[in-house]
Amino acid sequence: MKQADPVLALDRAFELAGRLAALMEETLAARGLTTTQAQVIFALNERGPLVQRDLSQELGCTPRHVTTLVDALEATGAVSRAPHPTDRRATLVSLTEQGEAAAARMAGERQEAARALFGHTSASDLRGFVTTVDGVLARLEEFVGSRCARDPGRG
Amino acid sequence: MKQADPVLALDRAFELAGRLAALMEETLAARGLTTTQAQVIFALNERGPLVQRDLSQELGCTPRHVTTLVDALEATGAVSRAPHPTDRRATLVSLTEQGEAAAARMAGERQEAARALFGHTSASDLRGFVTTVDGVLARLEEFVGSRCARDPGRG
DNA sequence: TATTGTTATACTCTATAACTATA
DNA sequence: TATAGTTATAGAGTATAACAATA
Repeated sequence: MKQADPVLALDRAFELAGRLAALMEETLAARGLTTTQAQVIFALNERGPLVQRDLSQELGCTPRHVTTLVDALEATGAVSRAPHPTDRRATLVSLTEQGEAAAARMAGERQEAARALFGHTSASDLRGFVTTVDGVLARLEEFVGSRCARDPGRG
Repeated sequence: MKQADPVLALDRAFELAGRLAALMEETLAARGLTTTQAQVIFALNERGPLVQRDLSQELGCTPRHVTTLVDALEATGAVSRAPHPTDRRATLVSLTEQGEAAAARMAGERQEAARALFGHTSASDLRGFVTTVDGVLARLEEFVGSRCARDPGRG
């Protein structure tokens, strides 16, 4: 019998997490993209051209890693580098037309996936799901915060 | 205003997925464990001693990788290797007392996290969440199946 | 001949450190 | 002196291929 058990809910959340991550990874891999490379395209599509330093903040990775990511995306023609207009140290990374097309396609796939996965869920269940997840995300922040207070030096 | 939008729900699901994965990874790293190494301990705790070949099936990784994982866990004293009683090719991997303690501690942490994250969610919201996720997981299987039919050669 | 586990090797993702050019 | 990006290097996680011992 199915109980209303927090542990059951957490297990389902982890199950969903794993499957979604796998789905995303496979979908992107079919387009020759890493999850992190896709994040670059997403960030540039959201925020416009960015300096590599800003990209590293956006992605939460090292500036050195941004070099690798942009190298790869430039090689496939998804992004281009250009000198920064005023700061000659900096490099401005922009989506190419092809990169914008990739961003648009990814947005479409997101909608397709959303319809496939949540399209048959009733409006009230959908709202309930979002509300519950929002609550869990808020508690997650508290939980991580309290753990960091107990165990300093970790994230 | 918050709509009942499938795309919003999917975005929240991805957000939760990322945070949960990070939480798990950090928690395990603090114990010196990889996610996959923890899976080994979990599998042995659930199913009892296993031959390495069975572990590779359970984890969905190569037999070679199991060697690496068991090497690491054996080095820290969490598991031990023993000859298989009847098949002299095979190696039986078991949890040590220390490994069982680790499994028990991880189970406790799972309950702690479940209470922290879902403990304040009402029983009916909890049931709704589990039901919705179960539905989404079912559609996910269909969705992945249909994609594989369109795009053979990709698991 | 098929299977279990291993040695040897390599690839991907990401990080740290040292260096160059510019600010 | 500080900052943006790079070259050089390293480490973790995982894979494929060839091989030994056993079935």
